[in-house]
Amino acid sequence: MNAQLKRKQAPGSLNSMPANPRDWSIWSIGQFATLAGVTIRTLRFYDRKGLLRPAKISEAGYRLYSTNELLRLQHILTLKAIGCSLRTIQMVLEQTDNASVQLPELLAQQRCAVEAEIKNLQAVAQAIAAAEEQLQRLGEISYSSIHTILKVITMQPSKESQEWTKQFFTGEQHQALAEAMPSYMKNEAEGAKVAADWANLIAEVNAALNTDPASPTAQALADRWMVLVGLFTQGDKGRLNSLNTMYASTDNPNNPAPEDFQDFTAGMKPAMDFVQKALAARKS
Amino acid sequence: MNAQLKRKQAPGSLNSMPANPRDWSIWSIGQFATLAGVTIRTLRFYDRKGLLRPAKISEAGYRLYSTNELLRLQHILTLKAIGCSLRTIQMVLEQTDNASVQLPELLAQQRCAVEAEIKNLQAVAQAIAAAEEQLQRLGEISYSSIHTILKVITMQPSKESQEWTKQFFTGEQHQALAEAMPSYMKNEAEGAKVAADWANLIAEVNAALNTDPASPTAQALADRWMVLVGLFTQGDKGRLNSLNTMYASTDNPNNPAPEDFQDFTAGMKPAMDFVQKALAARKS
DNA sequence: TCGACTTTCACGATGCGTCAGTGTAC
DNA sequence: CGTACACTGACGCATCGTGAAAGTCG
Repeated sequence: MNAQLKRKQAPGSLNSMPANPRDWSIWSIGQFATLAGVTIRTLRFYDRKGLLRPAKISEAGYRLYSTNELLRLQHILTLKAIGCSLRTIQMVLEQTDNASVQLPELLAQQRCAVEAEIKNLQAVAQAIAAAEEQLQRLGEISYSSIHTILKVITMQPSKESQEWTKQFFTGEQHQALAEAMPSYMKNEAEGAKVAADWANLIAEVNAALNTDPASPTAQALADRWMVLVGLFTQGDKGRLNSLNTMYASTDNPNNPAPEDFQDFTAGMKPAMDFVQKALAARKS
Repeated sequence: MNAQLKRKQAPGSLNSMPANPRDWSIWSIGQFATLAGVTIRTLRFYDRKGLLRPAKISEAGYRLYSTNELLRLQHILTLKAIGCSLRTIQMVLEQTDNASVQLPELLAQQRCAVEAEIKNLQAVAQAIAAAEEQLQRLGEISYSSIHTILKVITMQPSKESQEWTKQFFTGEQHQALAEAMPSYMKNEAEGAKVAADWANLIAEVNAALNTDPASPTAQALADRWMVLVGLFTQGDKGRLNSLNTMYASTDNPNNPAPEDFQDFTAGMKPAMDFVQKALAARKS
């Protein structure tokens, strides 16, 4: 936080710095560090890396810095603040106008990186919130629930997956689903809750895999399953059929789902199969 | 990305894995790695850390994993995905019910950390966007502009600073400013643009510090300065006075501004002084 | 002479990637 | 016998923090 305090100097000593440090044009490493708000260690590190060399070295080997270095350090800290690595900063500052890495491109690139990271973290935050919500409602939560929530929320289907899923739905269904989506997952909180419900149900079904699919317990689980499916299908039998066909096809050797989609459904496949069995037992 | 590909095996070999890996209850490190989607190196690393020990070690020293380890690895990966460090994960998983680190607290804690990080990154993204916007309008941008933008946008005043600034404004002014704020910085983009304008102007004034404050150039800069100040004061003379008094007091030894506020204004102090001189020259 | 300041050297932490050299299984 | 797989050990990355031991400044 504060280089001054960290170096536990006597109060008031302040590296023997005059009232206005700008009166001096040459600073020792300690003065320069407090002036610029970094640690001595950082300056020595930057020196060895060749990122910020002192203006001069005294006879005794002391590093001496001047205003040029202060300016360069500001640039370094600025680039560091927007997330550039020291290596990148060095390249940018090294070639004054050699033009291999230009500032505009660097800015665009960093903004992309930062924005991607934000999206990522937002998904994680949402998943944690969903897990907490689940925890509050049920009083407990399992790792596998959190795992499923994370998978559901952070799942970003590849283009192949999107294409693959498309083939099971008619154009109209696709349209209708796209329009219904906002009400199905009204907002972040709603979507998180649904994800949590799914995760919890899958965990419960997994725990019941060895029971009789015709038993009341299994039937109750199947009921809850269909309620959640109903949120998505909105009672439309056609959509339900498409959905079933799609999930049944994931491991069809003739038309397998893309790897990311298979990975996505892998953990819930046993549960889905069990629910199918439960529903089949109901019919007969 | 893909442990399989990275380990450049012959296609189809897949670590000699059977069609359905769950048919086997014991796996070599390579099979286990592809099964769980991590690298061999990661598994060895977790082993040495004591985070995930193999179920058995073969006579030849081979690590052999089984379903228990697969489950534990899932837990590890889940916690890692929400940002826990390996050390934390180890502590959480170690004490089965020793209850020193509980899941609910961990979730809350991680959500806080993630949300704080998001805020941070959003400020950075906003600052970069402002810099890019500036770049587009002016065709160039200086490091010091970016630096100022970053300072303006990421500035989070301490409580001391908030208290300190309060004393210069009447209760009514404070109220009015708080209400006017939404229109002054309507949205992120607007705020970023204003920040960029300030940053650019400060950079320009800094470049003109050695010119005559009465010169037309300096007067033009002062005009632009007052326009930006006007965005904040909304033409209210009382607010302008309060603002001037406040900035004049930052380095008043009897009532100095808090350190973070001084740090915030340090870079723009010379520019402010110059503008004051320009305005004074105008009056006489 | 004393203490604040400086130097270099070197280990630690994070989460693995990436050799290098060698042994094992099929 | 070949080769895919496994092992251990060690260095590298990024960014310093935190001493230790010793020299310098005023």
